[in-house]
Amino acid sequence: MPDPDILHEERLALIEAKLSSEGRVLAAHLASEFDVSVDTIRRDLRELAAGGRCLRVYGGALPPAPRTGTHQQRRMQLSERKRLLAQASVRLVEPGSVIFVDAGTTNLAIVAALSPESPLTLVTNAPAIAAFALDRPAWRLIQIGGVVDIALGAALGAAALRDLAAISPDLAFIGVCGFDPIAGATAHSLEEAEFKRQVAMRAREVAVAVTDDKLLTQAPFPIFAASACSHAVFETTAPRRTIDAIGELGVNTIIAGAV
Amino acid sequence: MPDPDILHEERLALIEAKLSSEGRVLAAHLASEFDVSVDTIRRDLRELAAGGRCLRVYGGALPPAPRTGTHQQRRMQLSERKRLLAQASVRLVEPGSVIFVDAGTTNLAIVAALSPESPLTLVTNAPAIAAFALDRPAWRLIQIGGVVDIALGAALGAAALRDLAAISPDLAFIGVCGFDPIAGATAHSLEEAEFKRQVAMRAREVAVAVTDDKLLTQAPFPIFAASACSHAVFETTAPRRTIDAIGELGVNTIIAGAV
DNA sequence: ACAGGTCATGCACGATCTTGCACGTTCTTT
DNA sequence: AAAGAACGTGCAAGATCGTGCATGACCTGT
Repeated sequence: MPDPDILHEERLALIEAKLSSEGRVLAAHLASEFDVSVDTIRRDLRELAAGGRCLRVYGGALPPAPRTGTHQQRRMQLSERKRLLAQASVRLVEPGSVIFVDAGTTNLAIVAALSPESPLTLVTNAPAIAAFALDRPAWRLIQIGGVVDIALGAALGAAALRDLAAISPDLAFIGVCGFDPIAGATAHSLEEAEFKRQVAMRAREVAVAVTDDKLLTQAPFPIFAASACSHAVFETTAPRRTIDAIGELGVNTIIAGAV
Repeated sequence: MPDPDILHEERLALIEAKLSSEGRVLAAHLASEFDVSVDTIRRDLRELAAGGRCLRVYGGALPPAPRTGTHQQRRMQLSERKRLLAQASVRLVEPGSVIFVDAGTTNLAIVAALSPESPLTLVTNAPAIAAFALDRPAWRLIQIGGVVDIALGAALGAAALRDLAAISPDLAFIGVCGFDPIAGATAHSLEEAEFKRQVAMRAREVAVAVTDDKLLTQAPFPIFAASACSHAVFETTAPRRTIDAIGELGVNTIIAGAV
């Protein structure tokens, strides 16, 4: 006979709350607390477990095991070096500005390093960047569509270029495959290079965050000259002469983690 | 015989107020309080539930479920029930076909349940869906761009509609906020409803996977009539009469997990 | 004033849900 | 290995549910 003082769903919600606050529940204790039989509680726990809302164990239940992201998300575990690059890069972002962020793990680190509460408009052609931003209610998000190059993790091609044509970001963080004072910024595919060139042309300022392995290397397709960058962020281990050479081109050079 | 002391709409308003202030109502208590039969109260609660103004449960009602938590938190609630819905849904997908997948945790479960090796073209306006597909090298991915509604997790508006105009998917999995045999599929915002309606019009077939909490409920904005669906997938606990009523509209009804 | 239609209500009824109990099975402790 | 505790399943009882029907009040048109 149903207990008129508490509804079935209320009891489930209270059990769930207790799991959150106390980290575990015991069936016998719950039966006593709710003044129902332990069989009723076992049904409740079974129902919660079936719904993925608890982990059923002998004698009671534990909170549900946290679900990890996709394999790619796990692969994207951000290294400390990229975090330092990111922290140096986000200082370039003005609150309320419109920023474009490219695909790539360094750029994902940049987005993660941005203040969640500070309002801004984020534009991206990278689904992983956009998916991350879904957890930032204070931001405005604009997704550039098109055919997605799955290896690259970004939408490219005619549709993407057309979407881009309506946007002039204040600042664009562009990922590069190679960055050299003479060869400039370079990419692995023609479409990738073309899209990024257009982003750079439309943005008021352009920033690149360059890991050591991309510095002084040259991929097959030119994006833009090094001097086309407003800012370039380097690791502390980058060659100082290279940084100076790029600085002499009029680029604002920043060393991540430098005091 | 109507009680002249209180009007029908007044009673509904008072019940709603009690839901707000007390967090729950019991049908038997309300019947006693308003001096009407419990059948009258059940009709009232049914009416409130149909309008999305309460959550009907055994013995009474709870306030309508608030849309709380970040997008990632809602994504993490990928329960066993949704997995069953997803497994039933993916059987509708032909290898090599072009499918559209909407935002939402049930739709994410559908994408996760698709065979990673079987080639297909995935079209979506949801960054989380697209980000997941980045782990599927055998697929072709087309991202629909536009301004992203962060709470919803999907790109909407004029740019999204324009991107959509160039695509006619073989099958579209559309998320609904409410699904009712009479009210049809409904959504929480005008732009969301408009976009989904366009998807449905352009797709050769339309499928909805409906969790119990969305069934027999009605959000404010109509998307399409229930009969406009080719397929509707339900949980095993969905009311059989409701499933039959939808089947009579010419919709192919599927019960997830049924043996 | 009267007839017809609409609406809300109460009732009957079959269906469904929740609970406690019994019982055999499984797990843990001694 | 044995005893005790916990478990899931099936069953019965009582409560709750939705649907269809009848009824009376109210409204509208003639």
